[in-house]
Amino acid sequence: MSEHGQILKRTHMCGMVNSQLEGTRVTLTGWVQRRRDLGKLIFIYLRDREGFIQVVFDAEKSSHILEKAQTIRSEFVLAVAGRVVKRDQAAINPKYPNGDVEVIADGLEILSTAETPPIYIEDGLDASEDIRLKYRYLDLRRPEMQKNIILRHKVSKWIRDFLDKEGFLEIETPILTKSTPEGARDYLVPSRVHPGKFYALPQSPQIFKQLLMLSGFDKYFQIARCFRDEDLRAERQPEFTQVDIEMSFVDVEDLISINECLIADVLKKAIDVDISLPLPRIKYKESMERYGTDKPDTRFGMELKDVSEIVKGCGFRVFSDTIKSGGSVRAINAKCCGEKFSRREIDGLGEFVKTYRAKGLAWINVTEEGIRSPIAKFLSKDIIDMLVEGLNAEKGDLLLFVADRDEVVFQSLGQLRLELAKRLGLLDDNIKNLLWVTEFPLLEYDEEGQRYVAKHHPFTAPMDEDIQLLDSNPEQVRAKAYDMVLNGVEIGGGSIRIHSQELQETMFQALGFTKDQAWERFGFLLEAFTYGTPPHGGVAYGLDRLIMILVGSDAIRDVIAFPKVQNASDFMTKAPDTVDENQLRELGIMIATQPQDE
RNA sequence: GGCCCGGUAGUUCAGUUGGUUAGAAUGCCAGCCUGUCACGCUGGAUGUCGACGGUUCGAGUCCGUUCCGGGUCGCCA
Repeated sequence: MSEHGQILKRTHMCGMVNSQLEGTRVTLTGWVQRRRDLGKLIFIYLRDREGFIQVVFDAEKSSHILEKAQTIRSEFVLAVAGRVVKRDQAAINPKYPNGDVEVIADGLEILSTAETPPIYIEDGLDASEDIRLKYRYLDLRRPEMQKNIILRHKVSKWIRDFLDKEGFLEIETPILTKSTPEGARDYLVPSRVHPGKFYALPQSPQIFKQLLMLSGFDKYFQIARCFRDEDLRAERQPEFTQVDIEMSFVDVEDLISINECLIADVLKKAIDVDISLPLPRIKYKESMERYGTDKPDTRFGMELKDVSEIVKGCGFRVFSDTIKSGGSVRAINAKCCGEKFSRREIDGLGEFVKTYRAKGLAWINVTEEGIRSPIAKFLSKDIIDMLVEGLNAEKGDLLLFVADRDEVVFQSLGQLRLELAKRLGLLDDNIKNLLWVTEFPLLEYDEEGQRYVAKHHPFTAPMDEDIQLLDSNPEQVRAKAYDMVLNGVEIGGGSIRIHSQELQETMFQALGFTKDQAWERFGFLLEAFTYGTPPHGGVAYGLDRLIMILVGSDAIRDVIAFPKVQNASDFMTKAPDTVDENQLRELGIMIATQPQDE
């Protein structure tokens, strides 16, 4: 710990030292990955964000610093001066790209000592999540985390480069904004100047980017932080980053074409995958029927089949009654699972679908000896034959059925399909299936609120031919909305927006707002529409999710430097936390309930 | 708000039917060692078994409550 500042100045990054620098004098700085002390010979792997290099302290060539070198421990921060030499053939370490060279040290500064770290600073770590998050700054030293964060930087830059070249402008929008009751819960920020009033953190810059179109900024983008006060998931954080794009004078085709170029460009640069354009498209309705989801993973088959027609008159009441009451019976053919899965495992699949509100899972095992199934006794031979034929079942296959409301059937079978693929090892990470899902429904019915809500958001334009249905059959109206899906993960979504005041008012009406309510909440937008609004539309990508897939992770935490834990708090800083009473008084806020942890 | 999994040495874990002084690996500390690279050899130290309460002669183990982390359903326009 030098009191007079660092004397040795860095000339090279550790990971950049290679055989081309042979004979060069270098000064390196970094953290000690590992020390191997052979007495009069000490080896150290020095690490920085570019990689590793072996440094050698030798009793002959480094005698004046050998004693100091003996005090070095893991994670000490060093500055080392020395000469790059080629290693003897026998001493080459093939595990490192620069394992054929090393640095013979003749100068050493210990810039910082270090306690023994609570986690190993190395890849393939299986430390518990909580210790990693508590010592996030150490976890981030690990090369694979550094790689993720560095790739994130690069992807952001490539996106900026691409959009800049296409004439887009990056414009910032407010973080302190107005709460909008539609959609997710807002994070609220109290106002000192206006006691009792609150800002909201944006769930997305949606309205502002539409206003920017009105202002004539035509092609806009922003890499924008967004906030939603909802419960977390592996792929969901309360604050996340959105690549937000909006364009004027465009239709769906224009948007789709520029956006698929953008993402193909990123995939090529990031992971060297060639995406052939144009991307495949699938209509929402077809996606639901074939995959049970609006974000289909098309890397494998096992598609859903509607067998309602076959079983509607059958003796199995669960099937026939469900169809009578408006539901459906659908099935997937789990190839070879009949012979692979034990009875216990099949029962486990039944428990699995119950988490998605299905009441149960009926199954038919097509074996060498014939049909084995708990429901066989309710079904005639004809019906079983039709099911076997309709589902292209062969010996060894397992047919799995769910009967329920469509919504439940789709979700449970769609998730079951993914679960089976996981268990069967059908999810090949080397394949990148990118596609568009189009023609989303504009509205969906919210049972709890007893009204229609926007499936995308309330500014999404309906398809022209469906506008007339908005009053009579709102549920059938399709939207000019489209999602981009990568290997079953929704990485982005967009739409053409409504740009006329009349249509926007009609939309608010369909959502159950009175005219007054609509004007009260969105008056500034409705008024803006009267001053000359270009037709416009745009997209937003979940940057975190995109990076997550690019680095092959299944947790968004791995690509965010300082993520929140499951209860939305920061494990390291302990945010959110109580605040000083004076602060509350100034804000005119009284806490009704005592914090539980104080 | 519901459900599932986990919490034992710095770390990753084992711990049988409830039974004496809670173990292993690794890390750490000390000594020896000039070509190691998961260095090796010898020796050593290290525990609020998440917390609280209960059952019991006796609890890491059983029961209850609770805290923390992860996953998930609901939720997430």
